[in-house]
Amino acid sequence: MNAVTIKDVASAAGVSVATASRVLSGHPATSPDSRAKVESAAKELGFMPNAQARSLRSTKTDSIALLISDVRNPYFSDLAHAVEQHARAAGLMTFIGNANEDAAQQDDFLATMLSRRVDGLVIVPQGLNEESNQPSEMMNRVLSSGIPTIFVDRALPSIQVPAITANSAQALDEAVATLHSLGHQKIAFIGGPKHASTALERYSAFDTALANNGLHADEALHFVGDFQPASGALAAQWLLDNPAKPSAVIIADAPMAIGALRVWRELGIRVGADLSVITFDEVDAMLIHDPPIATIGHDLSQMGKMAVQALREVMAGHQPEPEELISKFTLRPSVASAKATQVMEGKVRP
Amino acid sequence: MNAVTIKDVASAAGVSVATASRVLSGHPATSPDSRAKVESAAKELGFMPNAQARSLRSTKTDSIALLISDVRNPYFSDLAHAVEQHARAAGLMTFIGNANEDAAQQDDFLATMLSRRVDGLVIVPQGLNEESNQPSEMMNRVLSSGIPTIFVDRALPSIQVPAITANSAQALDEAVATLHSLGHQKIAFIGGPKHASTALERYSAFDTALANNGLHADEALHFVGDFQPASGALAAQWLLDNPAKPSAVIIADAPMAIGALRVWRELGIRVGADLSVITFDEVDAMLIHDPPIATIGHDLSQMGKMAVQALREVMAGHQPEPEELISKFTLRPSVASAKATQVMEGKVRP
DNA sequence: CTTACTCATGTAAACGATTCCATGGAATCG
DNA sequence: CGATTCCATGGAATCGTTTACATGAGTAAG
Repeated sequence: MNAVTIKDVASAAGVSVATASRVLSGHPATSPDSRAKVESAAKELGFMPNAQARSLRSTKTDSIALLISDVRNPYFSDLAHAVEQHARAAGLMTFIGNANEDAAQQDDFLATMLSRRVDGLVIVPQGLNEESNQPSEMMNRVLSSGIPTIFVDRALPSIQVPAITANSAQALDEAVATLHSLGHQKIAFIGGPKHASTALERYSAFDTALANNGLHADEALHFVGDFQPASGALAAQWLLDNPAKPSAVIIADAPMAIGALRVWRELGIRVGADLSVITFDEVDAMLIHDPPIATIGHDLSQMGKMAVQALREVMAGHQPEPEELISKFTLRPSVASAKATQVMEGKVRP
Repeated sequence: MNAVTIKDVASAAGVSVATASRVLSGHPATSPDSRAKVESAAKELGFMPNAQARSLRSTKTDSIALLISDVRNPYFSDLAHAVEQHARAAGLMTFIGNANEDAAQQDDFLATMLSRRVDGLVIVPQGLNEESNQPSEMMNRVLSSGIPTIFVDRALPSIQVPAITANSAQALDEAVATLHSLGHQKIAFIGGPKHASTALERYSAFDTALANNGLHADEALHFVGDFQPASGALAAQWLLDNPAKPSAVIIADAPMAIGALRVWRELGIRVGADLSVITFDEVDAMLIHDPPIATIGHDLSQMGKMAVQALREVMAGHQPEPEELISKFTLRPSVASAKATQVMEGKVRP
């Protein structure tokens, strides 16, 4: 392997390891002479410092961890990319971990990162345990360990950690108002699991939006999914079978939307004609869809930037304020007037 | 922070650090008695071993690195997910790095991983330097360092490293034959940059496929893109302006397809009617598209599995054979008979 | 010319684990 | 019963760096 150590460099340069170390890590107290000798020796030998030895002594690793639920979800891969780019600009390496919406994998990743002594943690929290209503044991350990941590996208209400979240109440309101003004009376909502903070907020923001627009909120119009494509597919069928015959639907994330859209297409339901659709997460797949899907979303690059900024604040010993991005509603042709929808009733349901 | 070390555990348990270490790392020579004492002490104190100290001494990190070009490309995020899951099953942590199709970022990531002494490397190589026709300096260092490495998805012809690749010649042939049988005479190809091995192979496999089907290969029907959405958008326009008036097109990756499809939709070109489209990479976005896009693709989960297997072989000191997955062509409604296309000529170009 | 101060350098002690080696007690065997 | 083997244990060396401290040369001030 790479058996060349700083000792080799030092002796090749004819100086002590201390001097070599000082030169290589940019310590000011070095003479131009030894600087030259050490640098050329290092280059000559192809010296590559051992990061573990270095951070064992210096107790910093210049790295952070990002815990998301799934890289395959375009929302999170966009976020991961943004976080990584901004961290990189600050000289920090980012470790990306998948929780797969699974508490065990989340804890596993956190344990590994704690062991590796990363300098900070950006977490999209998976929510509290459903029975105990507590954070997982490993999450507690992270929090009590004092390692700089921030939450992004979601927050855990009971836990005192700076968070960067998105507020979509206003956008949802706008979306519902738009649907209402187009004549839609029955609007369904395909939401996330009840243990995720974002999911809960969206259910209640949706109901509030209905109320604001003089519409009747009704549990029967909520579908409780799990943010994954398969549950979107189930929801698609549920919607068609729903006795209230909703003419419009709002979906709480992109993967569920992808699952649902596929089912509707296969069944011949014409989105934007038979059914009006609005989805959270402004990702590519929604824009190339024919017709393009109206979305409620926010700037992920911005969110990543704010997350890294906030984390660096914490790392510097400060206590940044929680910040909220305001989501934006973008109308697109997947939304049509309710008239068109009535046609569907006769067509797809005999 | 987490100031509890193995020393604390040892003294709490009333044994030496050596014994504590043996218990905690599962060494057989330990008595049930001390095992019990050490384990309970460790749990009590919330001991979390310092990974750097451990691997500094033991020279293994139980981690591998995966270098891809972009997490936001669904093809690669699917691959990353597969690699990660299989590595995880083998007790290995995966570090995912983005090259952003950029040699500098690639080298940066490799340097960091070399410093961190990962046990192995799975690389989607970015291709040789365009001027020197050589691998980058850092890549050379990786190769000469002797660290177990395999290539996945792409290969570098001149370099002797086990690779898991996909062969799409057969699928391309089938795709072209299908188009030809539907009456298409002019088929365009939107390819990748000339320095990527996969890109080159696909150009020539495409031309071979044309020849096999009695069609004339023509440079003027090649568009040289860069695998990114923006170049797909350019290609979309190029195709419409192409004097040969192609009635069908094959696109060499999903991001370019996404870029192109969006442009065509905005211009009112009806895919599957005005224009027949086949794309590489069987990703979600192609399946929810209306109409669904015919694809040439392979099983990424399988590819990830083979990559991890091959890497573990190398890590064990063996020399695995290079393996090739055979890509599959899947016909979908984005492909129609050439008749429909002739209609477009009148319609979209006055 | 002495004193004080700066500055580059080297020596050696950390950092927190693993692991080689020596030790001594218990168990086994002839 | 003495010799041999086995096995759990602790002491100490080790991995490759950084860094506190001591040193000695050079310089500026008095």
